[in-house]
Amino acid sequence: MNLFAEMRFLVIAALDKMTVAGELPEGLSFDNVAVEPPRDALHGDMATNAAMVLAKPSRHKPRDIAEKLAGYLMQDARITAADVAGPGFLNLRLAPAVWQGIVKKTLEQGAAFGRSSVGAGRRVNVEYVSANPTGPLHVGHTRGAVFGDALAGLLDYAGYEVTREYYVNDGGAQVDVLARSVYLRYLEAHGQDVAFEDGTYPGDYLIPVGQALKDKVGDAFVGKGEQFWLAELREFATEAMMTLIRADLAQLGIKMDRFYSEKSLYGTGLIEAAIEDLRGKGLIYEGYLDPPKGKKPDDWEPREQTLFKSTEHGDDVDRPVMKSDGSWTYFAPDIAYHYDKVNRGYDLLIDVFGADHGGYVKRMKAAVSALSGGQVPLDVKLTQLVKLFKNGEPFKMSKRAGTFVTLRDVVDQVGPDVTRFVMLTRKNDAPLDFDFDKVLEQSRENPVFYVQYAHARVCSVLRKAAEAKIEVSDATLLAADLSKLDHQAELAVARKLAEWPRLVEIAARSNEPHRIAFYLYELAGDLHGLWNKGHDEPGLRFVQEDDSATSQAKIALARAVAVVISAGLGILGVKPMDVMR
RNA sequence: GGCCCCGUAGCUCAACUGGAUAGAGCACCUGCCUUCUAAGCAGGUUGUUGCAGGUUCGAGUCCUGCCGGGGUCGCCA
Repeated sequence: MNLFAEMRFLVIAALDKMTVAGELPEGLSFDNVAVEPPRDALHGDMATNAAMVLAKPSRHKPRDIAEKLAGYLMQDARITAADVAGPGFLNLRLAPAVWQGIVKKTLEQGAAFGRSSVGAGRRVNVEYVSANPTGPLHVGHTRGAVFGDALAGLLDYAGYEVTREYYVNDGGAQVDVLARSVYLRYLEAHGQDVAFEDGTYPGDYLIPVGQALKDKVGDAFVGKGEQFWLAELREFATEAMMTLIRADLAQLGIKMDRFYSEKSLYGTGLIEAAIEDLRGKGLIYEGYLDPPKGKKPDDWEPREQTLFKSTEHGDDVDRPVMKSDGSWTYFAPDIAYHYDKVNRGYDLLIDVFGADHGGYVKRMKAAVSALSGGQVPLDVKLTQLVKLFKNGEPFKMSKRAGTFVTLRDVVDQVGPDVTRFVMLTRKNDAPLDFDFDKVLEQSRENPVFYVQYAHARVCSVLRKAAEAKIEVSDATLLAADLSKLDHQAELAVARKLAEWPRLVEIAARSNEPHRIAFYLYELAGDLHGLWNKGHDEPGLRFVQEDDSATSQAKIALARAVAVVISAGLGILGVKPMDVMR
């Protein structure tokens, strides 16, 4: 349990005593009572809104409640001050021993300090990337990949049982286009001149695939019509593309638990079963859709389709699941896929989409709501555009022209760790500028460097201490006399550490891994700040020559910071550095 | 036109899901940096949170309506 939750229990216990003593009426709900870090550290270490929340239902003045509450709380040895402030906040100050205890706890628990039980072993499925298997991953996919992976890591850290999943769109018409594109490269490998028309993919990445096909089948398909090769090439080409994509993901350090094939849904009855499930709930009907308002396509003509009554579950219009020729729309296998996820017993589903799929969110939520009878929530996270820069010149992405910037381009230049961290320095739904030069800069402005440097700096301290013949093994630090950590600047760092478990819970509840990155940046700043204070105040330096006991206490604090940075980076899939290059 | 996201300091962005006087970095100003832990440090300036209402003890945060930017809109996924 994190320190804030512990203190909340203390506050609730005090409120219970007040109720028994008749100072509060019976039967009040304390649900809205919170204990939080104050916005301004000058106010205290923690603040509770108890008095303000309870003022109205208890018909007492907030300040009166706060005064009485303060009296009870002061009976606890951990609390050294409880002051009423503002409209009725109760500001608490905690004894140094509490913060010293946090340092010890961090060292005891290591990477597990901050692990949470908010997930309570519930099963969550995180679907991300899910790029069409028609080419290598580009920068946009990279952000979704990093975000999804960090989110999965975060939820795992917060106590969920996580499945990482990739939905492979290998069943639709775009696979035909891919197959034809490979065929052209195949002809090219046989020395023919080809032209990429009808939207076929001109990207270079298909050249080796065409060559591989030639190596495999020789000239068997040359001069033959589609009916002879299309089916085989669909298989051959998607397999080649998925091999490419898996390699791209591996380069970023992303391991999926499962690749779920859209094609595998066909012919198994699963799509039919999913639609029948909806039909049984009265949500499937034959009907006509109105044309979109404001934007009237020239070729609009009313036609009867099989529709899903998604409006019953929060969508704006009903959605077609079957084309007029009797085949499924893309939506139908998606419904079936989510039907399968629901049936696999997940307690929570998360889909990570690019922002251009925003229009798809409501219908997907409607489908899951209908299929699960409202029992399984679906949270859809959209990742916004990445704008690339280098030397002030924006990069252009054009998949059609085959000149898009790929994941590989990015990772080759800056490495997986920098790629991942930078992609998480913005909220998922905010656009992100990615500058190839700036992300490698070694300065305070670059959060990646700043956080990595903090970790490396602690490692450097440990090395320096060893040179000074000070024992700094984990066991020794754990046994250090932490009461020597009594300077306000040192306790401030310990306070920051105390926020870590709480922050993990907040980030996990909101499915926002970027909060981890921001926290690490702040924690790194606190460590650098303490280091810099040592410049003017030698007594604050971590290594105190001729006083190994004091050194060990201070180094224990530094080590604790490194432990949390390491754990946080671990969630984000970034390796901490022991030395800066 | 409908729907979704965004709008916070000159710039790039936070803000613990409704808490106190809205915070960081950059830029700018002042001082420091031959030695000590300097891929710099300390301090200072910076706001009608797009606009107008509403709910609340309390709103950047929730609701309504506008303004501006982006995305998206029936047999492509």
